[in-house]
Amino acid sequence: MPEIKIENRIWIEKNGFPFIGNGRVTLLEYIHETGSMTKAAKKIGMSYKKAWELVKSMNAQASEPLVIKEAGGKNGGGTQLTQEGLRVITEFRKLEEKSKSFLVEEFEKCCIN
Amino acid sequence: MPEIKIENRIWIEKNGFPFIGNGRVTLLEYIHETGSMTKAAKKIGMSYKKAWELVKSMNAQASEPLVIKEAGGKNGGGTQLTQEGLRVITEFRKLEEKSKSFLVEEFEKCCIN
DNA sequence: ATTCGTTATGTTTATCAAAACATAACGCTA
DNA sequence: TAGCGTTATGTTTTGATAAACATAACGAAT
Repeated sequence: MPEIKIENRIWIEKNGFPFIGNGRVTLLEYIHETGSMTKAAKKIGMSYKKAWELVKSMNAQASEPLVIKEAGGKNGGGTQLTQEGLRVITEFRKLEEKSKSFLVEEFEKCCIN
Repeated sequence: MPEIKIENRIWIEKNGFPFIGNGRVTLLEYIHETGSMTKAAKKIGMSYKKAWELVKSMNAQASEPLVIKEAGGKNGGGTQLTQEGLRVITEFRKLEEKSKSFLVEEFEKCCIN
């Protein structure tokens, strides 16, 4: 029996440029978990450079920084999420979940198969 | 003042493979408008081969054909949508619209900026 | 001063999807 | 039979994106 399902992606743009989306939020989550961009990128399987560019983009667009980075010092430095960064994760994941369950309900009503 | 907005994409998968999405439905719409895969592809700015592959994929996965193609004959042939094809367009566009407006409402509640 | 593990950035290479190109087949018409 | 505009399909080329590689800078600790 064929498995049919509906999927969706949501993202936030600022001035037409990508600001917050699933990939970026996942990166934030791993940074929060590891305290390091290097470790987070490795866990995700993303190049450090890519992760750095994404974080740079998010911080530049946000009204206040989402992450704070330190190069050098004890343990070489590291990266921490701000309160705002944590809030963005929560809010975005909630939005994702709500829109997905709404969509699934609607999809069950209409019959495409 | 920075313009912030939320976007979304929805699509339907069958057995894990893409079945119906915005690009495919747009193609169906242009085929309906022009009566020809060649003309539809040209209008969209898509290669004929790509359009042909998408149509092949959709027809193969759907429970009944979405388009009917004829090669040769008067005017060289052409491609027509079936009733099911037309229905899929309508249903999908409705789903898109509903999920988008739901999402926009939810986004206005949460304050990411 | 040296070491260490980070962040910071530029340069090169690889990957892969899309486009471009090339032909064949089809079937009506003249 | 030749011509036409279409569908059908394989092959080659391109282009955009990500990965890989290479190096520098940073700052605390020893």
